[in-house]
Amino acid sequence: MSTVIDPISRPARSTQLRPREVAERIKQYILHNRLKPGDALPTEAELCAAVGASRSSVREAIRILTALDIVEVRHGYGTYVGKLSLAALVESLTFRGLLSRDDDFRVLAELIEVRQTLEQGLASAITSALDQDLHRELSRLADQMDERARAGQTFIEQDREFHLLLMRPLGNELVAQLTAAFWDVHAIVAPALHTTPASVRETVAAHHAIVEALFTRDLDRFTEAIAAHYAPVRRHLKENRGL
Amino acid sequence: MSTVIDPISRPARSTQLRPREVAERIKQYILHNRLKPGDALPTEAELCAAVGASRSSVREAIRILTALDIVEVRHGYGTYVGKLSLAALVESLTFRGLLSRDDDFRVLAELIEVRQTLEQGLASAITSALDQDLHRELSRLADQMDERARAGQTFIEQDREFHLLLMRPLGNELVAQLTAAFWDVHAIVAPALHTTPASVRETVAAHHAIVEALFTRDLDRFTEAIAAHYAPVRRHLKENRGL
DNA sequence: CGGGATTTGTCCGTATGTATC
DNA sequence: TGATACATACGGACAAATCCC
Repeated sequence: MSTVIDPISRPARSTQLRPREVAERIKQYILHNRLKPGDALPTEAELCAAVGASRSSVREAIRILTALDIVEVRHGYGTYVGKLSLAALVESLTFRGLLSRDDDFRVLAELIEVRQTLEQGLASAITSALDQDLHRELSRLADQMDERARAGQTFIEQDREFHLLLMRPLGNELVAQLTAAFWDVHAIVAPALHTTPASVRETVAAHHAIVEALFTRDLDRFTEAIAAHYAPVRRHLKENRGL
Repeated sequence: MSTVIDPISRPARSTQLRPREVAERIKQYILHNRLKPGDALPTEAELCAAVGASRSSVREAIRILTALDIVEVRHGYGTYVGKLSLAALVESLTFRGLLSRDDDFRVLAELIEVRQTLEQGLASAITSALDQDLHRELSRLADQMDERARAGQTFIEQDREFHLLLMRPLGNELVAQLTAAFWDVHAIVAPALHTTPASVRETVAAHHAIVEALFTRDLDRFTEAIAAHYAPVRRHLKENRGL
């Protein structure tokens, strides 16, 4: 390894606590050495020596960084640079959503507005970058949802895939990951919020409408279809407002 | 405390590691007892006894939860429920941005698209909910930026406040926090990306244009002004594309 | 297939710093 | 100021997992 973490540069006191200090050093180490996800990091013992801290502190620092998916630990093997996903966002938002769930689903209502805004706001970019294969795939997913709904089954996997594919043509990794993160939070906080037969039919129809609007490249209809897609959940939220 | 964390319910081994297990227990404890930010949690010793784990494991679990701002620790006093902010999103996104900075600022470019989409997509909701006080405040901030720019000073505080106030009338806490988080990431990853005199003038003018569009409630002009606001950074990113 | 080496996981005991009363 | 309760940090010991020969 080229760059070394200089041991105990600071003289004595610091406002920062020890593990956070170490975590910062490790992040700097990754940046300075231009490591990428999957690359190996020094062992715990090496980190202790390099940074001049005990193993406990180093381990707590590693825990912080694993929570952020900045590092990844394989038991008995080594520590590596993490996937840099938005797992932390999912966990923290999910927790907030679960905490507010007993009250009024406030977080969920706000989440829906964000999801809808993103999908509607990116409509023109999506339609202009959409290719035929992708459109066929979306159509196929909508059909699958239809079939499963008629058979009384859920279709969460298809729904997740649908909304992810919708964003794919943008080539924007951040948008894709935010979409996935928000979807996951939604699914955990409201696992079965819109399961009345009428709502399910409405949701399925909305997915079909989205596909249709994409095919004709009709932005207004697309926007309407997205709004219709979230309408059932919005209605349910309003009804449970004064619980 | 009403609900107790049952000690070692699982019989033997688990695929889950100890600290993550403990972290999950602590989250469940908060949820079951309906604690809110600022409420006190059991001491480390009590948690150890309750969950049947050593201090090390409990401490590492607490570290994970502090990284997510789910718990907060006051040295020498106690541990409490955290503010449930999006600090984790800021830290993880910032790190991704810094890692990709040397290459092509990919993350920053994607971030700009998200910020612009949110602000433009929420335009109609913003204008319809905007009151006169807020409009005055936005106007004042734009003027301040103008003055500071003419004096050769930076205006990052004013810029941050401006974009936060823009979202305030929505009353959507999640949107507000996402806006703040994305702004912070942007500021850290691109601390001085658009500092040429011409770009600064352009940015200031865009803020004025946003205020103007809000005053006349002209959605098209608002959308244009937002696009103009991010234009300098986009241009700079394109120029540095093939570094 | 087995065994040894390496690395992370967990625990304990102790000393220290810090905030509250 | 002192006493108390608490989190912080360290070092050592042993267990568990993984890899390689």
